[in-house]
Amino acid sequence: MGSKICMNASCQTATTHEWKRGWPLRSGGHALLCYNCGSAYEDSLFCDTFHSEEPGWRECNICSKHLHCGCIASKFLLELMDYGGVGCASCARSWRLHLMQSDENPNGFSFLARNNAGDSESIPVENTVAGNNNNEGGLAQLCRLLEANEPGLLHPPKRASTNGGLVQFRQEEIMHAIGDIGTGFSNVTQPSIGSPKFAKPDNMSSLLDMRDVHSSLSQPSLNMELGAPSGTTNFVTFPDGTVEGREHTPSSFQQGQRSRPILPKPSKPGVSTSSENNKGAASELRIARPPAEGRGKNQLLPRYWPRITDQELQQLSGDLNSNIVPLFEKILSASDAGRIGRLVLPKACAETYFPPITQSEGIPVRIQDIKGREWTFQFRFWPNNNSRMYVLEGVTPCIQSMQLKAGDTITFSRIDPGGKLVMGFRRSTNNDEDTQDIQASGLPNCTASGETSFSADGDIGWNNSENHRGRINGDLLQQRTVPTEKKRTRNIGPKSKRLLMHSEDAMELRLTWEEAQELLRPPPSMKPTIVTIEDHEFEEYDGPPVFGKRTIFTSRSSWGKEQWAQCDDCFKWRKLPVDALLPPKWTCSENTWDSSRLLIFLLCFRIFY
DNA sequence: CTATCGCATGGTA
DNA sequence: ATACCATGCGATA
Repeated sequence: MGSKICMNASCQTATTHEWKRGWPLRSGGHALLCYNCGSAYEDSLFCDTFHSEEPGWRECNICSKHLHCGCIASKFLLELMDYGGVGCASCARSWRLHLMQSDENPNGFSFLARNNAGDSESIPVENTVAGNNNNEGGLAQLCRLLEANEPGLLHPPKRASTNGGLVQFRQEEIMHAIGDIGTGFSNVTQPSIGSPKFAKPDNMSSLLDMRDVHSSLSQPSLNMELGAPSGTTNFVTFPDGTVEGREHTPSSFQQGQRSRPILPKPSKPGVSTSSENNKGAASELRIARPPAEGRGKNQLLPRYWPRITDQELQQLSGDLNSNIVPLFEKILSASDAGRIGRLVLPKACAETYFPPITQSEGIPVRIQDIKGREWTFQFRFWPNNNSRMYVLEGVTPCIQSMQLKAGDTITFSRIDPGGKLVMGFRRSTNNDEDTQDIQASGLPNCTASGETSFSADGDIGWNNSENHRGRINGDLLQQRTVPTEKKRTRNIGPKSKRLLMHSEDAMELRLTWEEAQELLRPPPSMKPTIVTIEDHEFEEYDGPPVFGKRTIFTSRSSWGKEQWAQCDDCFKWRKLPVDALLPPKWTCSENTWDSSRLLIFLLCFRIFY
């Protein structure tokens, strides 16, 4: 380095009477700052000083202090909160302390363990929870939140579009991918897009979708969700204060430019549609999170991880003045929702969150629903293949009360302190014709989708049976909730269930992870620092990647590897150097590399197809 | 005959 | 292969 320059990009002065040390650099050493900037950094004023005009400000979830996310300068000032959002360092610390204190009884919730094991009939007890003076409003809130957590349902037409939407990644895959990152960046693979098929115009529809999300995707707030911002080590901090995920190096997120999958690799992003305003939108991402006690020996399958959104959880915890610990959830099977009244509990969940039982007949447990009613179920098991199969018996009244059907999701959470178990639910997003038929016939005055409908006072969809002032009689309710087994089986039968889930996924997905990866570009006008890790050179940027234009790569023996991009003006395909990086909008007039071989690819494409 | 109980079976990950 | 779990099915009330 020749002459010294202040590394505050908005300063860059070369003259100062004293140089100061700034943030640690991944390449070693510390940022060099002029006296003023360095002093600001020391006083933790650096964000205001360095980034006051930049986007990416978020509020601390607790004290609402503004925090600038996604920049290296601010990384030590904020932490990702347990269930999303960010908190300033001091708030996050006290939050963790609070959680550790409230998590001393990690497994306990209030069980009824009387000797009435024979009573497997569910008896709703209205607001009889001892010590549960949690306000009704809070429970209604829980009700509302748990019910509401398919935001797309509220705006069905928007599901097809990505306007204002955010990419929704599946946390379990993110978590897996963190492992990838943590293992020496072994996940650096080139998307194999060698087939001209990929360039079929039909396949470009996803690109259209993608264009719509460029703006939101390139916001730092999103980056907070995709991967921890630079330097954050607690990607997922659990209520017990432990940290899940690997040490997240300051640049692991930023190293990937071009099309390298450097982000955690959620392969099935969907689109959240409720983010009318982008502020706070990140916390609305429905992300499955491994519950704190669901790890280790009884590792829960990701499919059972609770998917309550950050926003819901934060709001809920605040409103209840309690710590809501989402435990697990399950998509109701036909037999779960059927008339038999037995809800099969995933073994790991049962053994982790329910009291240990030695006798097959089990014990009665009390679980509060989101209306505050308390139900008693028989928690028991059947011997099965040298193992156990856990069930909750007597759930029919509860299932009917909530008008749940196969495919809906039932959620189990715990209220701390107190350990009270609470059930919530989420309606299926899948409304195939059969289902709609059932709902329509069963609830003639329900909306066609039968989904959540909010009223101003917070009533929610599943209270419709009451809101409809008795227009739904028992028979109708029965039709709605317990259609004939045959029909139910046909809707979501054993053969078609996974297919159903796939189609559900398909509804949510608007672009694949690989597609998103291809669009990542280094931040413009930002020079990388070259870092060598295990003999691999990585480019490190101090800013998050942005989304650039999608290109495709071809590999032909005679030509070598090539990159092609479609002009946004004439829509013709242009050949580019392999390492060329394009902005989101690009026209061939900017093609300074090769203007002589236009349309070759397109011709080949037409010949082949 | 029907509903329920308890276990067995087989598909899936 | 193995574990899990959705559901089938015979026994029983």
